[in-house]
Amino acid sequence: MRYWLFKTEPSAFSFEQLEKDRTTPWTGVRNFQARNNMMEMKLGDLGLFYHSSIAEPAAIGICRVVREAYADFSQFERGGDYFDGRAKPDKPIWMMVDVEFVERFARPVTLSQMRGDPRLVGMALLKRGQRLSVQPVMPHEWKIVLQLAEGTAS
DNA sequence: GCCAACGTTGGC
DNA sequence: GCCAACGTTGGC
Repeated sequence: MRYWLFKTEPSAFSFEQLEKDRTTPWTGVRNFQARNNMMEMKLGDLGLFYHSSIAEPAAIGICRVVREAYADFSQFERGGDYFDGRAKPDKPIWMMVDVEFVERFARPVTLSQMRGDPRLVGMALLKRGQRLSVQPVMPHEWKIVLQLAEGTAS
């Protein structure tokens, strides 16, 4: 079982919305590396849910992969924001997974908090210029972030 | 198949 | 709102 990070601007899709909806298709990813990450996901994999482009960017909870990669419907929506004319129903370009709400952190783990933790040096999210909206999280990083969320870390 | 131009992301 | 980083596009 592997760990991931799902990045989203809360103005576009928020963790609050996921909590309400319980599950959602992770539509709209238009980056090959992020897509490839989703294609590696297995049922039951867990993800950090991360809010970006806000005053205090932070991981605020956990979600779980409940459907493995399949064609992102939005690439076929002519006139939609994510339409891609190169894609055909039998030859999709963009893929997505479904994720479900698991839990909200007692305390969000902020970007600056993660940056300030020497054990998280090397985490993809903290790498210079890292903009991937879907990225892998190493097991030890996962554990540390969860500790920070519980407030039990040193 | 190189690479300059361009667009987007996202922290600050 | 700025701008660095970096993926993508398209001319050659």
